[in-house]
Amino acid sequence: MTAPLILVDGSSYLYRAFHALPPLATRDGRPTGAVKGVVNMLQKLIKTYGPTHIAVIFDASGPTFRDEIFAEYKAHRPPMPDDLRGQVEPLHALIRAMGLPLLCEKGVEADDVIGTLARQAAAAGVEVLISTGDKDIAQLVDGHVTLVNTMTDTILDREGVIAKFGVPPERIVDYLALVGDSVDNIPGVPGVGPKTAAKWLQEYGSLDELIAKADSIKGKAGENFRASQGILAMARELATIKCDVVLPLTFNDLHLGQPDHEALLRFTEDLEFRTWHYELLAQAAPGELAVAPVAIEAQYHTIFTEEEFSALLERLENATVFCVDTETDSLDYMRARIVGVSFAFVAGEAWYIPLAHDYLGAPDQLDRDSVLARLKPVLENPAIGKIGQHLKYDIHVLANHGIDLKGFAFDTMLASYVVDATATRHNMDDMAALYLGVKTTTFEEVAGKGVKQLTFNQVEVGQAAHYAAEDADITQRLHDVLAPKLALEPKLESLFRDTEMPLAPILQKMERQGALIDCTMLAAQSRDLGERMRALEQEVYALAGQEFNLGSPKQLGHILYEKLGIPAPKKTASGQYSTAEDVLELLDHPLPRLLLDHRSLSKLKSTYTDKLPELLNPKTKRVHTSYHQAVTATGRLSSSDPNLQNIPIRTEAGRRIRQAFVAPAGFRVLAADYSQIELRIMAHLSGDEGLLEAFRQGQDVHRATAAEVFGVPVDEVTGDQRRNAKAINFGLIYGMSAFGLAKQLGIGRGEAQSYVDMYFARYPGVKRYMESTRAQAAQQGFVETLFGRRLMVRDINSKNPSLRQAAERAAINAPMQGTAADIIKRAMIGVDAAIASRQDTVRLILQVHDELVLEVRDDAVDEITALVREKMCAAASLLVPLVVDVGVGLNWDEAH
DNA sequence: GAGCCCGCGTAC
DNA sequence: GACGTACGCGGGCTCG
Repeated sequence: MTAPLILVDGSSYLYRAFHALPPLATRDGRPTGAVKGVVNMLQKLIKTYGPTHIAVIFDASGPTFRDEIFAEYKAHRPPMPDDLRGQVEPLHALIRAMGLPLLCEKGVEADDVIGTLARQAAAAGVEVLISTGDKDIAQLVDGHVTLVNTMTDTILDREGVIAKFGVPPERIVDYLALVGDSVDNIPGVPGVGPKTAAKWLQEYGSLDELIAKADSIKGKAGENFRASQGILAMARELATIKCDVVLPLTFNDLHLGQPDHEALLRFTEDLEFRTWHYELLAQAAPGELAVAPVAIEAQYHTIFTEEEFSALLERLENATVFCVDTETDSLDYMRARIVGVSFAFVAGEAWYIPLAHDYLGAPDQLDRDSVLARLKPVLENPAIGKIGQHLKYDIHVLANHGIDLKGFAFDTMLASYVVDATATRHNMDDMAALYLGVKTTTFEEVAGKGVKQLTFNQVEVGQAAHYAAEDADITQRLHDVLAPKLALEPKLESLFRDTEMPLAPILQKMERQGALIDCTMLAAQSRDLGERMRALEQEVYALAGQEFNLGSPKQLGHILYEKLGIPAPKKTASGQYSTAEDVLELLDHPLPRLLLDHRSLSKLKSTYTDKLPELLNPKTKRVHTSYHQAVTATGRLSSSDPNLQNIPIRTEAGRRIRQAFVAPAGFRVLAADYSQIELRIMAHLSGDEGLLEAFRQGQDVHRATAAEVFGVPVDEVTGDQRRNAKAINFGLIYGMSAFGLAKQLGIGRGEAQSYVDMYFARYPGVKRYMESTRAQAAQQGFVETLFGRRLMVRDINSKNPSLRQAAERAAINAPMQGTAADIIKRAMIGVDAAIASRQDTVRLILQVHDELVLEVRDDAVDEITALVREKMCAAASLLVPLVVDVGVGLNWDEAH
């Protein structure tokens, strides 16, 4: 049921909330329970009925016209209790801040204002819903006016009034005059209650008729009635709601306005309505609060003594959850040593324990090892929850000191990422600015920058304490904002709780385990690559007639297009001559081929064969990548230092690099990758029967596509046709146009367009899916993965066609790439659960988007192959099977 | 010399 | 302009 106009009897609810609800007060003793009750009721009302117009009406203080009619009117009513009176003003302010019109007319009661507005609206044919707990208002009910008691969830229309009172709305005043009202001190007829009043009115029709036939009424009640006749007219007048009050506005002016967000934030903070306050913070559009970040006020403590530490420790031991943050002397998680630890329990207060500041003149600090030894049981207690920002790093750091952090409860970085991956970078400074409107102390501000940047142990303790305690405090505050944001979105909450949070410690284990590299092999490859590059350089110089830097696109452009006079097919966005691979391949000259060969060798050498050995950890003899869980726009992981997700595979020289990723003695490398996962997801999401069928029959999907697009039997598809179909399939996943396909395949645009047309004719479900995804993105500004990950799409409605089309391509790709990311994350959780207790036998090493790489002891290879396949296949249930290819070998290349 | 952007190339 | 998501290299520019 919806109503375009809702009139709320604010006074009625204020009293009822005050008496009915348990008292509630701020910490400094100001009562707030009635305010809370009325606000809850209003919110419920708006949410339930979605009115366009609304007003909240209160009784004004001072006498009304009824006092003139009857001096004793409401004479017995006690004065408003102080605890209630103090809530009136805050309630009014809050209601106005909510954007709700508020009326409070002197000389009349709220009922009269409500009656006047209701009659106005009803006369104009507008449906009116009156929200009240007061029975008197039943007299206003008619074909356009309905009552609702929001506290008891009952609705009264005309039939309801008759059912409840035994008389229709137009007889309610008669009824009230007979029954009286002890609260308002309206006398009524002694001995006549609801039953008798209703019976009489049903029998006689009205009070006037009743008076006319007073003599015929029998019994004691009849006597009382006759004795009371003198006051009945007045009682009826008192009970009659005045519907012609002169008001400064009409029902049409009562628009439900926009809430004043900032005022509401202030009020909810002042009145300590925490849940609502957090909801408001959560509803804030990204950036809305970041207009003018301000420094925060908070109480930070630095712990130097045993006594202080013991007190804090006791609090930690008794907490159900707390914020923790470690400060260290290195960003390299394998080398980092703890310099200090900070904690917080609620926003606004935090503690820092300096433990290893060692600059000249640093104050005495508690002993690191003994403090950590005493913290260890709390940190390892899974029943005590830990909130942190990027806790994966802290888990590493604590592991460096022999502490195995448990009770991983809430990572603010992951929460922010799930809420909106692209609203901000998910570091604390940016998150604080966005979500809290707070300017945090940056690491640079306390440690300096550039070559002179200090490590944290060299930072002065006072500054360090402020920075570090603030980190814990801000983490707490971010939690307080982000937790309700997630709570409002069950799918995102589940993604956070059931996927991202459990994944973080798994990534931590993978990072810590590291990948074993054969450096001797890489060194030999570097030498070989260097020699081949030098040979190519000499050939290029001979062709160019001079020496130049082959790695410089600028110099190369000069040589090719000016000195050698080769016509330039294309320039880059910034006006340079393009020397990209696809451009150089078009040129009719021997130099570009040599140059491209040189480039690919140079890439392999500088990025991989030279670099990987530099990143080898000398203690573990392995490379420990960092997986970033809150970076990509689609939910994929990324990897850096080194990036192990772009190790070459396509060329022979590239594969040799993979051969350097070896298994330790007694182990094998096991690589398990999803076959065509994004195309399978496209089949699932689009529901296209043709595509579904191809996968269900276990066909080679590119071959099947080629057969459809080129109209040949499956077993007559040529290699070229299959290659073209493969390009079409991938192009579709990326939202590619016919132009892009033409470029990719080196064919004409018309021909490419005919391929695309034929594809969509054969797979109409895919075409529909692409269109509906585009439309969904344009309409709601985001698309979703199968598991509810929300991927925001900017520029989708941009007037700039280039920006808009790029956004459309991203929108088309995102659900497929993102769903694949969700699936492998779920698979990793499943695989980890199955192998976690067998670290000696099998470990996860790498994730490369659709592939998991493990180290498996020789004797367990068959068993683990089956197990990994099972867990990966079970990670999602699609309309097509998930197929996992598993390979095993002595190195990563062999495992493919 | 540090820091940043650009062009390019590797992966999925 | 035209294929999505990443990271990282070397060149070369800007700034101090």
